[in-house]
Amino acid sequence: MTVRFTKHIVVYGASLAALLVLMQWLQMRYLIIDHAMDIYTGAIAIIFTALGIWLALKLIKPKTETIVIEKEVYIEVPSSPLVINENFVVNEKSLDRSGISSRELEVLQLMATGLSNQEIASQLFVSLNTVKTHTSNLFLKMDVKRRTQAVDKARKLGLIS
Amino acid sequence: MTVRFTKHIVVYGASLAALLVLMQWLQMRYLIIDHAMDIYTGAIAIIFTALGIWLALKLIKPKTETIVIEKEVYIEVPSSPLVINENFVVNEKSLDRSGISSRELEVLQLMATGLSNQEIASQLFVSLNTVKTHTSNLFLKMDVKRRTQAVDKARKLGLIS
DNA sequence: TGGACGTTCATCCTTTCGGGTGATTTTACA
DNA sequence: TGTAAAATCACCCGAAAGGATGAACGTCCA
Repeated sequence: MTVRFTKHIVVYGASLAALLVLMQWLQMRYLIIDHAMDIYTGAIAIIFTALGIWLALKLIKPKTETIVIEKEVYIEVPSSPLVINENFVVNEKSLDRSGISSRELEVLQLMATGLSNQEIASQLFVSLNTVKTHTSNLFLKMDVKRRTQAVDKARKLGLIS
Repeated sequence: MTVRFTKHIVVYGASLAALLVLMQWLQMRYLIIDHAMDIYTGAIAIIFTALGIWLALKLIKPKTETIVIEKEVYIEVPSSPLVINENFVVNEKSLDRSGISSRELEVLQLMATGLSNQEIASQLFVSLNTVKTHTSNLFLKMDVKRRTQAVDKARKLGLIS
């Protein structure tokens, strides 16, 4: 089985054990007080309902529904269009369209807002190294050297708003 | 429902049962607690975990993967003088507010095109250190930390087109 | 005429960025 | 079910960026 699944199970088991211990404590406490049985039951119900929801969200295989959005990109064409230049733009656009993954596009968009790699990593809940990998692949695919260049190019291509 | 998910559920149920058995054992070993109470707790836990899973399955939205396909639309660039005038007005207002000097604005504009400090320095025929001083003052006046942030903010303020 | 400010340049230092490489895990698809 | 692509993370290294500070020179203005 996959590591990720076992990791979830381990986390779940740990939290389950912790919750049961907590409930034992609550149970003894409430039994001593000799009241609040309903509160105890309700607490268990709420906690385990949330646990079930969490478990389902973690383990469910997401249905991937593909939505194709046609996005119109406005390209600035000089009054005397150079064929080479025009082809160059179109080719690069095709490269972007076929090459940039969704995760890379996310990074690109966050990058355009002025975030550092570390901030992007925190926002996407991944490590700094992952973001750096994304940016590197992004720069390769966009044929740029720096993030400011990537942002400028993406803006001109309409990849980001 | 996918096969994988049900497999997860089965494994989850097994581990849950195992954990409950473990708790039972621990309980009998070390604690003196009413048995009926514990079975009651376990039953509630299982039932409401299942309820949570069912709720999550009912309420979850299918994860959608969006594929952006850019449709190329060629348009003519509007004649520049009007745009330049308009931007110039906005520039002056924002400029007065922020206290950015003309040289700093030049650096900012070149920065927005994705140039490095060295390239900006070469283009303005000054040294790299000078450009770095300009950028430092720029970041102070604009209250930003990075060049990408400065570019984004300047764009939102209308400082650059 | 002195102070405020802009422009220029410098040094030292730290942080961030980017390139390169390799690896594992997850997902998509044929 | 195997494979290709995507996503994740790691390490190393050099380059670029950024912060702090100082200084010289010129302009403008009270």
